[in-house]
Amino acid sequence: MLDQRLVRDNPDLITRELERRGLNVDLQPLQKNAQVQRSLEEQRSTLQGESNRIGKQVGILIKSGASPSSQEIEELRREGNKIKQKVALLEEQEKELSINLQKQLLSLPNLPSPYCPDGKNESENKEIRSWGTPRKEKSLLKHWEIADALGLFDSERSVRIAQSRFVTLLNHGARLERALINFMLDLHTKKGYLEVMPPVLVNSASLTGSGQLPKFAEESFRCADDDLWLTPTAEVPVTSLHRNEIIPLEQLPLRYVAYTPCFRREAGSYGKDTRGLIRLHQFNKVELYWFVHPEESLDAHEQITSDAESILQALELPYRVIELCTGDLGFSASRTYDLEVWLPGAGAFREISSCSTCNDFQARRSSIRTKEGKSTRLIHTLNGSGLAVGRTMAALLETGQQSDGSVLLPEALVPYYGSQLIQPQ
RNA sequence: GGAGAGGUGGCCGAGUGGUCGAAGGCGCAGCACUGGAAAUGCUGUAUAGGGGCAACUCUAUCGAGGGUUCGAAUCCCUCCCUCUCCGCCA
Repeated sequence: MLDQRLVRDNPDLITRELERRGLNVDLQPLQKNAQVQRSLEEQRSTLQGESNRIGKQVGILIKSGASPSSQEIEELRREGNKIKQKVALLEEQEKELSINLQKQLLSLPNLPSPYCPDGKNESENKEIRSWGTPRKEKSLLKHWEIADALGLFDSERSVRIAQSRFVTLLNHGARLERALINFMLDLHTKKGYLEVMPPVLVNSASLTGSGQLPKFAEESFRCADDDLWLTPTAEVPVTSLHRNEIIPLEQLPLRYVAYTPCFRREAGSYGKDTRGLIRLHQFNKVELYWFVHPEESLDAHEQITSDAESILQALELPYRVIELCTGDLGFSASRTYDLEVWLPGAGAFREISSCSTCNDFQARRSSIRTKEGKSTRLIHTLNGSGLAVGRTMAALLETGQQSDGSVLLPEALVPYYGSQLIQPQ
């Protein structure tokens, strides 16, 4: 959420910055609303002050022995009632305005960072660096072809269980998934991340706090009878871990790593990536999340990205780092690096991690602050996948595929998977 | 799911209509005492939004939302949550 004061005092700046995202937002009505709301609030609180004084005076009179039906008190009662009516009227107008205002504010995306390169869409994203040498032989298999032959997962039967875009991991596939999760968690916790396993059903306040609501309700699965949703990413519960908190300065930065399944409706991507592990309604992800002092977020962003990269490097998976341009930024992000892993079978780079700094956007929505001297200050939040597990498996299969149909895994996985080779039964 | 109890400041805990943002204690910070510390004493110690250069000041907040009243932490209604016992259950 954007700062309401900024809306009031400098709407042009917001308009200008949102234009960088390709949005055309007229903030004049919003600014007007914010100003009117403040003036109503001013009037109301002045009146309320008068009313409070009357109430106190009656109290004093009665305590000093005046009869409750004395003329003086009757007079004060009448006066109090008059004020009460005025206050009620103002309150009604103010409430309607601020509900409206809040709704509009919650629908505006974050402003792009000054470092975020301008651009219309993903075609204008910038490659920052790359790592490793992609396999580019002809006739390499796609991961689902390799997996089919090895019996690693079953998509068709999963339709029986749920619907399309679900998989059941089988045998070595299930084992590899488990190995990857442990491998990633271990690597990150060794670097000082605190491991958490949060609820994957989250309430709407949590989704609002991290930016998924109100705008992206159609992207998440909802439990019809409760105010609960299946989390689309661990970013949601982990943000809310500290919602409405003041975190002592000396505790920052807080760095969490969370493994959770993630659930997404993938509305609007019919026909895209219908096979394999790339785009599922349910997938596993290990997520990195930082709560940092506002002045640390720039460095933290580099660090969280590099922590995500370290998994790809340990798994010997070639990748490149892309900086998203303003037009491709996610709703809550002010700056984002995507890690794209090379999929030899597909012959393409695919996103496997997205590392974003949200500055104070989520912190304001979730009211997460720290204390500096006498005043409180919103902290900054960052998140990054470290990594999407299913896509990691896809990359491992395609990258390690051998001509005999087996798959050679990176050495780092041996202690976790138990072998360096996945072989046909 | 059934029965009961309860939600007050960082924590404990008083407060059942009247200058209550809320006694007291603990914790924390500063000061005093000390060679230093402990103990002791004094002072301070919530958040948000307005106004003021500032000292400061106004408003709101006692789980949430409504209501009664000149006045609500206190009374009434609805909801949420927590705890205990029973049942069920991984």
